Amino acid sequence: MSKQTATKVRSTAPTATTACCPSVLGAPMETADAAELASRFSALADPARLRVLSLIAASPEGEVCVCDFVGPLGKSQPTVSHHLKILSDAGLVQSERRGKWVWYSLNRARLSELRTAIDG
Amino acid sequence: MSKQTATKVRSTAPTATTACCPSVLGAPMETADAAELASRFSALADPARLRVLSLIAASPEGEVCVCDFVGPLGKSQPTVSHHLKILSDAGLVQSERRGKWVWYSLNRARLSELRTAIDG
DNA sequence: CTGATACATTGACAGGCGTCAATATTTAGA
DNA sequence: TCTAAATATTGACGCCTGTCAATGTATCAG
Repeated sequence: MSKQTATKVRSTAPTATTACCPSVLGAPMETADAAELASRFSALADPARLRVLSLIAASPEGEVCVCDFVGPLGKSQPTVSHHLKILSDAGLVQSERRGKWVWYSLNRARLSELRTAIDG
Repeated sequence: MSKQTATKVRSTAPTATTACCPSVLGAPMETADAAELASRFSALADPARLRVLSLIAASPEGEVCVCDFVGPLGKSQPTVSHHLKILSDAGLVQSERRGKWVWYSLNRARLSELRTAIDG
């Protein structure tokens, strides 16, 4: 605790990771858990990617073709692919190739995990 | 929609912002809403800041002195202050000066807003 | 096989972010 | 008022990220 110390004492409760995934507001987080969670929240920390998720969620079929992201997002096709890859790597979306097109859909379980990670 | 177009058609449901705050999985997000939400998620996109929130949540009194972050986080005092400012600017924590010390506590309402923003 | 379309990858660039040392500010106590 | 302690701010640095143009890859139509 170095030289500086206040009157109150930090909790030293045992570090326990939640069943499925680390929780921010539960027990004190391990450094590794924090790093992993942070990288997942990083996937949500961009306007274009949030709009990607939103567009998929708003789609009646629950899936959107890559070509239908480009216009609404106002970004180049490579940039859109870049964002889709980040969301895919984070496990928040999944893709399926059908013919020339690639369709992206939400992974609601992974999104739900992120939500419960900030449960109080 | 440029030159490329798939068989299925995007939903053009009316853009309606939720009562309190934009929701990712509700109606299609406006660009401005997406930008604001993204900036809030950015506050969660760092391991040190997640551990700050976790340390506060794990504290019995619900508040932690700045000096008690420095050791556990393993970062310099200016770096800790920097992260606290980011969390504070995002409205996720609030500070109160008492004597020489500054105590930080969670703003659970704002955290809850972020949680509901990814509600399905 | 050839050409066109849809998507992914690469390379390059500018801007933002995390980090620390140094310094400034605020507060309490002597 | 002077000194020490706690916190915030500034400046500088390297790294990461979002962006696009150019190119590569895959699929279909002919």
